[in-house]
Amino acid sequence: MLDLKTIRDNPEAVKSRLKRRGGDFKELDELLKPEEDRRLGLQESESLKNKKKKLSAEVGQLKQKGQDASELMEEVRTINISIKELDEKTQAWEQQVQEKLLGIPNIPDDSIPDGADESANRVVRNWGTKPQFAFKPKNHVEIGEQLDLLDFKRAAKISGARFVVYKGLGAGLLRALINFMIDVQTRENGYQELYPPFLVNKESMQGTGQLPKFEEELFATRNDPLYLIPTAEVPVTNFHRDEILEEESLPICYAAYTPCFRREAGSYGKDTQGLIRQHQFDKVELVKFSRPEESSAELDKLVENAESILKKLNLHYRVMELCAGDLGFSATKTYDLEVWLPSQDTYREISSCSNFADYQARRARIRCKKRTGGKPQFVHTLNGSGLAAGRLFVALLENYQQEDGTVIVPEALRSYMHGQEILKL
RNA sequence: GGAGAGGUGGCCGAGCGGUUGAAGGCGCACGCUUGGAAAGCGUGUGUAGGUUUACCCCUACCGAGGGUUCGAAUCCCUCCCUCUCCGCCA
Repeated sequence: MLDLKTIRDNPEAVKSRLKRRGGDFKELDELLKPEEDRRLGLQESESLKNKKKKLSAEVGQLKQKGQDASELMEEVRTINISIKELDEKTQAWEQQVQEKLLGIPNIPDDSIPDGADESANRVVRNWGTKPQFAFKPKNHVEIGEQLDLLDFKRAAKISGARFVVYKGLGAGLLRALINFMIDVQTRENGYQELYPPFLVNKESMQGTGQLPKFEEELFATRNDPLYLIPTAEVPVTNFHRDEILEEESLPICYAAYTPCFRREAGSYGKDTQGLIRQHQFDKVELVKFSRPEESSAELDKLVENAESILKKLNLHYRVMELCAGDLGFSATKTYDLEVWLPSQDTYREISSCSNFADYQARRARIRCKKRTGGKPQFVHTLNGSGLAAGRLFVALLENYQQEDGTVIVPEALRSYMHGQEILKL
């Protein structure tokens, strides 16, 4: 969330910077009045509490001397009634303010382009070249089913639409991809591996911004107040929730493999075929906690770390810088990696790397203590996919397919597949 | 799931219901001391909110939330977490 003081001091300035996202941000105006009430109520309540404290101390002294204190006791009782009333009101105001505050997205970074939607996103760079085929390339569903790597029908039977069973070499390839990515990120790119829970509580979902605004996107459990994670970002960022980190320990870099669970509400009809948009998919996520002044540079590194996987697999891709209107709710700046998919003759997102600045850190209360002293300040959090395994699987099948229907295993992966060089029936 | 024990500041560890934000110790920072270091001595050392140019001051926080009381870290209730034993289980 944004800093309440900043909003209070200059709501119009905040609003005009938010406007680049599009939308009206009425929450911002709506919280000003209850915030004002809250502060006045708080001041009054605190001065009453001060009075109460002093009187109570006097009661103690009188009683020790064996004197009568019933008059003072009665006075405190009266004060207590006022305090209770005031506190109830103040709490209600505070809750209103919090609700509004949680509904306001992060401010777009000044450096990112204007624009209303993805058409205004900027291509930062390209890597590699499109593979040339002497035949009409098939899509991953055809390839996967013909080679008996994927089974969508039976997955629908046991779970429903938007699920898949990876089978045989397909399951092996998926595992290989996950291990390969974890190894690259931990051994070459300096991340520490974390293997977190896949079910988390409400506080965690609120810490990273999934709740309260995006509840309909989450799977929840019926008998316990737990949610299935939509990304490892949630457990890993919340790993340091309510903590004050040592400045020298920053940046802290974690890589975590988890499955991700998303309801995909509101995406009916979109990408209904294949692995592109599933309710459950696998991902290696990169998460960083950085000093505020270094987060911009750390984002650049994060993007490169994600890219390194695609380079090693020799997959053609491009890096996009998202415009203000296409930015996610909590992000201040985002780069997407888009991999080339020959069957669709287009690029598809395979990684999204964002700087959240202090937005998540404030929600989750993750701070760092300055070596030089002074108040702890909020760290900056960043994360990005490194990469989404399901979509990487798609890219491999499609880009490495051959005319005879088989698929070549990229060299970097072979040691993860017991030397397997080719996927065939 | 059942029985028991416990959750206090960066860490350890005290804390008859009354001025305790919290003794003491460790750690850390600064200063003195020293040729230098150690030891020693001295001072300081939580977070959030309100107010303030700043200092100060005020309020809250001793797992969380309620309650009793003029007054709660200390009493009561609920919940969470940790540990030990039993049961169950991959």
